[in-house]
Amino acid sequence: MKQKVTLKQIAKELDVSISTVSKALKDSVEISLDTRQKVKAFAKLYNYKPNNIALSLKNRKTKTIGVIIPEIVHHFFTTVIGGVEKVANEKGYNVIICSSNNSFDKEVINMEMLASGSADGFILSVAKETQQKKDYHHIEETMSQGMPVVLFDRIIDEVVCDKVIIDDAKGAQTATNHLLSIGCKKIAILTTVDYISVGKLRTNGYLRALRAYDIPENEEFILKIEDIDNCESEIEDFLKNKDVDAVFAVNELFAVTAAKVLNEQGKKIPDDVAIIGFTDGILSKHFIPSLTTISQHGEDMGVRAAKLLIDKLEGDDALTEEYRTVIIDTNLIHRQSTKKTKE
Amino acid sequence: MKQKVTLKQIAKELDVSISTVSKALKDSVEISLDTRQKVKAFAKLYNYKPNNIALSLKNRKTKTIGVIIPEIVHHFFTTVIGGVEKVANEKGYNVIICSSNNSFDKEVINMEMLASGSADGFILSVAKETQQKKDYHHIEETMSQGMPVVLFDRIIDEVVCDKVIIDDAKGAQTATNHLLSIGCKKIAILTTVDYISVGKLRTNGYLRALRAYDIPENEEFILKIEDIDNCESEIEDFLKNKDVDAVFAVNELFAVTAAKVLNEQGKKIPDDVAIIGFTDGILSKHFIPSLTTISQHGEDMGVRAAKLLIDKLEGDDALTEEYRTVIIDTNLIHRQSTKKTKE
DNA sequence: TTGTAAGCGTTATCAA
DNA sequence: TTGATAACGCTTACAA
Repeated sequence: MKQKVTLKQIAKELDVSISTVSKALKDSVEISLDTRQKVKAFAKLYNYKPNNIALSLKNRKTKTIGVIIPEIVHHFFTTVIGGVEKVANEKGYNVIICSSNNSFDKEVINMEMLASGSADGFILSVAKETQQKKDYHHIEETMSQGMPVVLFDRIIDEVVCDKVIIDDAKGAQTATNHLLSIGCKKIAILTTVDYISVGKLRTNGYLRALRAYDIPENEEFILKIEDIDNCESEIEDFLKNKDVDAVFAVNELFAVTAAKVLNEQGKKIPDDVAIIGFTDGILSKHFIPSLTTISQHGEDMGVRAAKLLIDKLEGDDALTEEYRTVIIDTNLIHRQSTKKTKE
Repeated sequence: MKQKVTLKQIAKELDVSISTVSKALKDSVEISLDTRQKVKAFAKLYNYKPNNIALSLKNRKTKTIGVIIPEIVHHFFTTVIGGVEKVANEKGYNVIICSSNNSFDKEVINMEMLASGSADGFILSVAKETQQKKDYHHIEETMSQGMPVVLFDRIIDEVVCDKVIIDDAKGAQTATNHLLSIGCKKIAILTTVDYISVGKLRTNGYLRALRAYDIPENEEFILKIEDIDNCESEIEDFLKNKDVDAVFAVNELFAVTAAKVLNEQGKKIPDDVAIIGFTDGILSKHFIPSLTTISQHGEDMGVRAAKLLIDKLEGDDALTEEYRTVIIDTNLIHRQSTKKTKE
């Protein structure tokens, strides 16, 4: 089992100095053509690759971006990562992905680990628990140590940094408006508990849309779900014997589960009940009937977040104190679950 | 904007030597209790964290595992990552995830990048293009440089290393047998082109099951799909006017697409046509009807792969030349798409 | 044209 | 009990 070859070894073999080898490999004119060629041939033969760790230490930058997301098994976040990787690769950056699993502790650990040498900056969507605890010291600390942070999707208002978000309230309003425009009047919302920022904003958008249509807010039509992964029984109870003609769900899972529950209750979608979701993932697309949804453009978010971060990383220090918030447009994707055939 | 604090700075502030600080922070008995406390208090105050990069350089290991997968937007792979992370975190390893996007070049680039200092070993599922090209030099090279590699799912027989796979053929056989056992006779298979190892194996399992039931192989019932993401029209054409009573699909997307197409053709699932898929992802679970499927236990695969790798990483060199292949059990998850109600 | 030496942040060995 | 020094692999002034 060979070891990785270093400059030192090449230098010894060729009986020159380390710096000669280093310069030769960089095609420095300081070194004679002859030596250069000799060194390069040798390096190639032994498959020399500069050691990134040593370079990072020397340059005091790692050329890698740390991405921390609440859940890796989640289509939306993976599309964001796709966008980040695209930009990062173009600009010669590496991407390290860690998931917090929605745990505050794991988020802190991951961040500190990457912050202590592995990443130059962060792209982060905070864990559910972090939003609940309102403890952001790890983020503040990271920034105060000179590492820029870009927050996306699940952001924190109190933290001053670059941000990439969608207008959640507006998206929800668009969704609700669409339901209203096709004649729905009894519109239920399946949303999350309020401490999840995006859930709350979407709830607000829904309410705003109703108000604009002079429809009174009805507590009975609002279900705030805490445990996202076990939402079925809650949704079932909520929807049981409820006279609704539309459901707006703030994520795919709620939307699909609602469809399933309504199905079992003998309701037809979209004729009896129209459904509209949030996040354009594979579930919405492949479900029968396919689900109308608000697209969040995850990849775009990733692209913008990466650009913001790299700008900070490579920008003049002068610009450093300027923080931007990029708002990505959402749009309605019309599918079968809101196509009324009768009426 | 503060900079990260180093031993050197602490040493200067406290007017002691760097090595004293280093030892004090490690609670070395060499250092007086007094100094130890003073140093530790100061380090805490300034939030000192040892620089991982420097440690990596010194120890010549990074304590991180590189994971390279064909696609990050893919539920199965993310579950595997979940398993890897679990073990890695327990054992004090960091996980870096890169996606090859099914591109050979990107796989090579990612691997070389991580290999040159960022990771101690690899967990890898090869890109489609790599399987097609049969060029494995990057993997061989990485191993010859002393970095262990564990291949999973899409493995390469020719490469000698640790592997974690499922018995794809057996899983497919189980699936097909199940269809046969509920009375299906005209079973179509939606599979991938042969150069994708898992696709081929699953096709073989399907054929083997048919043979055991003395059902002749029928070319007409086999569809080999090249472009996985645009399978709909192909599946539609294939299924059009075809008299089948069951479909076995080698992945979720094919299964769901088949269901959709059959639906549009007025066929009822499972009564007219039963469907069984492969990979227990969210699509199968939430589809209506829910899809019977072969579970690949992605998380388990990740767990085993990580264990194999860490064993190699931490094992005695004596064990180094021993390679293991772990076969993860698959099992059939019964759902609605194969529950015949009439007959 | 080539080589020496310092430095990136740490730890370990040895000397004081 | 503390400190100087070398080393990990690399780059880069500066000296030869």
